[in-house]
Amino acid sequence: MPDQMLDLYHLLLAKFGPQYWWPAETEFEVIVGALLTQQTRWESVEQAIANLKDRSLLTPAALADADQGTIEECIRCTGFYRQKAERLQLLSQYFDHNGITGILGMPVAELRRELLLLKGVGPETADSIILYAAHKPIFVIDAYTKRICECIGVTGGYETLQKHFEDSLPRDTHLYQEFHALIVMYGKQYCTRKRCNDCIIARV
DNA sequence: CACCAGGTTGACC
DNA sequence: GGTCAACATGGT
Repeated sequence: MPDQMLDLYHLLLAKFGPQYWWPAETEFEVIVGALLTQQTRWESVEQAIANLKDRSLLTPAALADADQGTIEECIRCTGFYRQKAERLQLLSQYFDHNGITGILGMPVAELRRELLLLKGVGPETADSIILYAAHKPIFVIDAYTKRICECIGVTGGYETLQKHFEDSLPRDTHLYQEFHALIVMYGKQYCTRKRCNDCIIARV
């Protein structure tokens, strides 16, 4: 199957339509959302983001100086709220001190290394920030992507799967953004840990 | 009531 | 290198 991944993309696009990810008003909002959405429903993240906006805390400078307890209150609904509050503040201090534009403007490889040094930023969060805040082409691998890859016989760790997608697709930021969004939409509906309903993937 | 969500970390093989 | 509990709230 030469164009297996591209076929899958078109299948999902036909089924769900364009997703226009990531839903956010600013690049920093993308970054905050990427941290908060770890192991959490997006609806909870939206609530937390709204709470932060209500208190005018959704900027690197404001969050960097905010009271830890206040941050915890705002993001409690996203779970793991104590460690997320601490990590959110550390991340905000990093972006505040170094300048968000300058950081996001770094070359991809360097940017990824920098992001991975931050506490609470692993491969998926770093790549989400690069793809949706820095608008640079890197493929995000999440839990749904791993499950779907198993369905079509593609196995391996994070970087292996990432390379598989990137080697199979045109290096296009918009394509990567939409494909990952479509995978999440599909996964939410059809693929949880224990069930894989009406799998349209296996036929690709 | 049990299971799950757009992961990451540190400990331990 | 890989695996695993801990982290914690809210929805189904």
